[in-house]
Amino acid sequence: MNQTCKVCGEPAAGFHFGAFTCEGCKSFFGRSYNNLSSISECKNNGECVINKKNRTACKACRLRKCLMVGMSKSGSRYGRRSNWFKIHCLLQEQQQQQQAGGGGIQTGLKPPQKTPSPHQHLGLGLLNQPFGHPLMHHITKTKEELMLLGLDEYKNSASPSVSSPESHNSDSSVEISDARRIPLFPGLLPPTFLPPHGLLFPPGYPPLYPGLLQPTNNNNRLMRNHNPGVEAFNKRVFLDAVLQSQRSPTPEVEAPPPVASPLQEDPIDLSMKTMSERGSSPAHSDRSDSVVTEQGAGSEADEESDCESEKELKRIKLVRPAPLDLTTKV
Amino acid sequence: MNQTCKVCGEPAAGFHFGAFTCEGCKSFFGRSYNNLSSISECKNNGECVINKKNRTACKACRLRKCLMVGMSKSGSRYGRRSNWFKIHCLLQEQQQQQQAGGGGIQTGLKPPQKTPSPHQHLGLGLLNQPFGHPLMHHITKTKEELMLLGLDEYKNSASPSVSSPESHNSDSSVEISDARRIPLFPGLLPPTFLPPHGLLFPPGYPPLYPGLLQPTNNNNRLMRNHNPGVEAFNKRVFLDAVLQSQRSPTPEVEAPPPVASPLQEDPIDLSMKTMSERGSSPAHSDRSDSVVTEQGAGSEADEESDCESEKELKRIKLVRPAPLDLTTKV
DNA sequence: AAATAAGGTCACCAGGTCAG
DNA sequence: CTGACCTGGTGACCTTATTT
Ligand SMILES: [Zn+2]
Ligand SMILES: [Zn+2]
Ligand SMILES: [Zn+2]
Ligand SMILES: [Zn+2]
Repeated sequence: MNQTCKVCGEPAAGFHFGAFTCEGCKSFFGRSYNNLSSISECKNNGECVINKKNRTACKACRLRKCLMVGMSKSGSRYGRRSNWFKIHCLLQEQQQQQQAGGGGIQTGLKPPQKTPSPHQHLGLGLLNQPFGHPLMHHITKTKEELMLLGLDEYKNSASPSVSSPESHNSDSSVEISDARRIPLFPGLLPPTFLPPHGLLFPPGYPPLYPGLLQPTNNNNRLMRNHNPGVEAFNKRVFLDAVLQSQRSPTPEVEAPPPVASPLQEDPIDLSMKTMSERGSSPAHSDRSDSVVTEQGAGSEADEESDCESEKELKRIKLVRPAPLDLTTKV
Repeated sequence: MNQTCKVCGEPAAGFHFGAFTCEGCKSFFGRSYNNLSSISECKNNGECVINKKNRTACKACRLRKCLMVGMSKSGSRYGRRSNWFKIHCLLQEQQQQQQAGGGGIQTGLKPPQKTPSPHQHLGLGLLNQPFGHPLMHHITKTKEELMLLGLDEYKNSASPSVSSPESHNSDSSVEISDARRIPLFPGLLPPTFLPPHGLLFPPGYPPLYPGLLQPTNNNNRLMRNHNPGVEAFNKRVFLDAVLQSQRSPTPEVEAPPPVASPLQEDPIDLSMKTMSERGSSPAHSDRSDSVVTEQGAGSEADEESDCESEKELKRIKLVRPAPLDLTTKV
């Protein structure tokens, strides 16, 4: 997909620990997470701007940046990604480009939404409220702070992660995620991805969020079946449409009426199992979520397209999403 | 890989601060960089020719040479080198050998390509335009000049670095080496490296040059898939092939249909990332980086270029193979 | 089966050491 | 000062696990 590392800007190798990152930042985060003590304080008052060239110069700031962009051990996920995720990435990219035109680089927090409905990823927990976030302030300059933050993060984040959307809106919760609040960080994407709500999609179409409220996969599936017309839509179609639109760039992007209210968004994890679970900590977690699998439903058909579409995607730039329908499975 | 120190000519210990150098020159540069005041002016009007035996005789000239060959604190890179880099080194070596037979060293400008396409490395920034380079003139003889240049270098070099191939052919330069003339610097290599176009690779296979025109990785991937035969190729395999050929020196390397047009060639950068990936932006510039969080900025940096490219490679799937190992150290 | 991320491995480098 | 040697990382590549 040609994403860039959200931490240092070099081409991303993939989505790691909750954010698109390069191999280096991925490894760095993985190592640092388990060894915060190795990180010395920033000599620059915690204000280093991380880029490709200087990323190794200040570990404290590099780690801070990782957390800022939403990286989290608990937010990780394995496996193939649905086309929705890819679509989202494309759309986001488009928006950024457009915005870029308007302004400079986007600074940290982007206002609310870029894409119709941003979803956050659990990992984001940390991220979402960059500064508001409880952990955030920890992530300042001292080593101690980094440690604290790093440590807690794990625990907390994990549990809540998945589950309830609303899990906590309150920030009080620990540090974890508040991700939800922030609409999106520019490059952040949820480990798993939900289709945007409302927007372009026909009502009811997009799969619901994972664990939350929704009906469940089966329902989705059924619904689709019942409505033949809808069936035709699938991610692939949507994706293609997006691509198409890119080719023939249209003027504006529409900002569709954001259907989904931010609120709900909590969006959640979609990941199937969180790392926390897998590993060590057995279970700890709660997680009701367990279940959440992403829509299991659609699985099948959809996937295939990945590759192709991806490639296409790359080449084309997107302009605006086409209004298509979506039915597909998710 | 048996490279020689670009500063003094003795066998290089590795790629340090942007150039292949011996331990001594590496340490010298590292020390001097942080202590320019310790360097006294050249007694020989700044014209000392540095070699293994006299390298310690004139610090000013040794440092100058370091800068001339592209050394820079910002040009350093960590980690393992991509196999493409190794491949490039091998090919370069082969060519040199071949040419050696024909003539002497290659003089400066070799037309466009020796290897399919030489790339420069960013570090070279300094180098590329030896005299044209802003810093270059600083590097003359006085201590003061050295200091200035050393300091600024960082900033400037980055940007220009990459660029144009043809940079300058002129040689007026001083005594120094003429390295610049040489199309490829014998030993210089970009920190990262892009695979040569054309050459041995199946069409379409090798990643294209950075920013230029190319299609994108995905394409590559797809292509491979579609063409089973091609799939087999991967860096490792390629590398093996190169090595093999060396053993049994084959006449020429075949020059397969150069896919890439010279145009782009500018070869360059190689630095790490290719532009293409980054954004397409042909120009470097860009900065896509999105996220700049924090601070906004100030500092900045953009320097881009450094290193990268290796990433594309990755995307390709490796089959693995392996016969030889390329892993050995370079 | 394919995609794709976490982790592991270890080639490689900036820095620090210290005998010369 | 110099530069061979060591140390602590870094990150490219590979393996394993998970999800689609
Ligand atoms: Zn990075
Ligand atoms: Zn810092
Ligand atoms: Zn040397
Ligand atoms: Zn001199």
